[in-house]
Parts: sequence; structure tokens; C-alpha cells
Amino acid sequence: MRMSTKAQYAVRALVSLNLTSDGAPVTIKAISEQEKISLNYLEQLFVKLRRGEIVQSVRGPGGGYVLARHPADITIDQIIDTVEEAIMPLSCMNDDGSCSCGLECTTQAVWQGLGQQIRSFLASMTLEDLTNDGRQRLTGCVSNS
Amino acid sequence: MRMSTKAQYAVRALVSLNLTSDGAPVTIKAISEQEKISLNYLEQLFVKLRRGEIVQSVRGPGGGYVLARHPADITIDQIIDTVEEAIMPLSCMNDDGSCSCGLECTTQAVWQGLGQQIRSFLASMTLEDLTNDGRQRLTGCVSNS
DNA sequence: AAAAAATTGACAGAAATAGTCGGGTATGCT
DNA sequence: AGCATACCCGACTATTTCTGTCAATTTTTT
Repeated sequence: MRMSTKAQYAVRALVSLNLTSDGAPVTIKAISEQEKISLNYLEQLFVKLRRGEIVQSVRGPGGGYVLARHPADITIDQIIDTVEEAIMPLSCMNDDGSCSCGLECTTQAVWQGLGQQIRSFLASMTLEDLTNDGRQRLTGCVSNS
Repeated sequence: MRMSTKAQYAVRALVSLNLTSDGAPVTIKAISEQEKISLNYLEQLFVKLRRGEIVQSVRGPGGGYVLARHPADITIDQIIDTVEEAIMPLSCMNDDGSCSCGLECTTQAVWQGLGQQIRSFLASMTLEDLTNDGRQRLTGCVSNS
């Protein structure tokens, strides 16, 4: 059971974007420096985030990325869905996904239930929640750079 | 976000064991054939399960494995903990696990909350629950072999 | 047209996982 | 005592997945 860093990076980058932005586009270079994430890797993520309509790109000089929607309308599970394929791929079923009426179906039900649990948890948190949380922490702490 | 097949195999094998057993030890060879899992791979898993006191081994001819505890006292998260190291390793923190007071702490809180969610879900299901479920399915279906 | 900036796709290194193989050790039956 | 059964253990390999990088292209502004 593990969460890919890809998902973690995407969430962090978006929180950073939302936190930094004053309405004008933010370059991923700025995010990269602030979050210490490889610039090129971030590019990959933002390509997917744009396709998933989480962010909008503004090309040309002075360009960058802006949130495509209000942060309260962006949930964490949407972000994860966008950057990786599935939140929880199941490898326990027969290759064709059918049920052979053996024990697999029993255990499958467990993982599927778990998957739903995970999803609903992630769906209950929005980017705005995290940003507010992050803002609090930043002001409550001494600067660290 | 994915669940290792190791955990899935372990759970399936234990359900199978509990389902097949009439009190006498069950050989992993039998489980291997029933669940179509490599014998040697299963052995590896059962070594860990024995160390984790989920099962007990009976040596010599006529031997095999028996559950070490009542199935109602074996929860799924115990099984997973036993066969793999951690349910949810976090890679989002600084290598030493400290908080650098940046945005990491915000997003860390998300993953940690998620980890607890997952754990409590898996802790709420026992081997007995799954076995009963499996028994129902087996009798409710036509034989498939 | 030139320059700046974003987009794209292909690619390589690293890490984790799945599964295999061979030998060893303890136990019970004859 | 000896043999067969069945668990125990460590090392090894192949495969997949993930992470991260590089180079080339397209678009927009000046």
C-alpha cells in the first residue's frame, strides 16, 4: 500500500500555486523553486492537470498557470485521478476482470470497499481547505529560508 | 495508490485455509493448488505469517498449517502488517522525517489522515467475516471446476 | 522576425515487486 | 534407524513501475 510521490507532488504544487497567486499566472519555474521539485517533472504533471481542467495555461511571456476553477471546487481525489491513472488498481481479479466464483470475489470485495473509502476521504477535502491550512502554518511559523 | 499482490495473496490464502480446514492442518500445497499461487511464493508468505503468530505450523507427515488464533481475532490489517513492512509508507517528508515548516506539513497531514482511515477500515474486518462471506458465495454459486 | 515561454514526446536510470530455485531441518511412520 | 513428508530459509533473476531528464516543437508577445 503506497501513495505515489506523483500524487503528492501534484497536490503540493497546486497548493503552492493557489497560495502564491494573486490572480496573475504563476510559472512552474517559481513553483519548482519554492517546492524543490524538478522543473521538468512538474511540467509533466501540469500537462495532465491542464488536460484534466484543473489548471489553465497562459502562453507567451508573462504566462504561466492559473487554476481553472475555484479552489473550493477542486477536490484532492480529482487531482490524483488526473495525474495518475487509477487511485487503486486491483490486480487480484482474473485477467479479464470476471468472477470465477472462487475465493477471489470475497477478497475483491474487501479491496473495492477500501478503494471507495479512500476515494470518499480524498473527495471530502478541497484545495481551498489545504490552502487555508497552509496559510495558517506559514504565518504561525518563523521563516525557514 | 496501489495494494501489493502480496497482501492480496496472503488474505486469499488465509481465507482458503480457514475455509478448507476441519481442524486438521492444511498443507500449503493444497492451498497453492486451490488458489493457483506459486508454492514457493506461498511458503515465503507463510513464514512471515507464522512469525506474526497468525498461523501455526505442524511438522512431519500429515502436517501443514493451522490458524494460531480464532478467525474472529484476526483482522485484515494485521495480516497486511505481517506480510509487508508498512501499510502506507510516506515519501513526502524530508528524508529525516522532520517538518521544515514549508508546505510539506500541510500535505503530509492529508496522507497521514488517509493512512489512518485505511487502517481503521482494514482493522474493522476479520478473517471470520471474510470466510463467512466466502462460504455463502461458494454455496450460492454453481461449481466452476 | 526574434525571443521568451509553454508544450510535447521519447528516453534512461533506479527501485520495488513477483516469482523461482535449491538446499536444509525437523517430525512422524515403518 | 531410516525414509518420506512437509516446513524453513536464503539467494537469485526477471519484470514491471516509477522517477526524473533531455531535446525538440509550438505559441505568443515585442
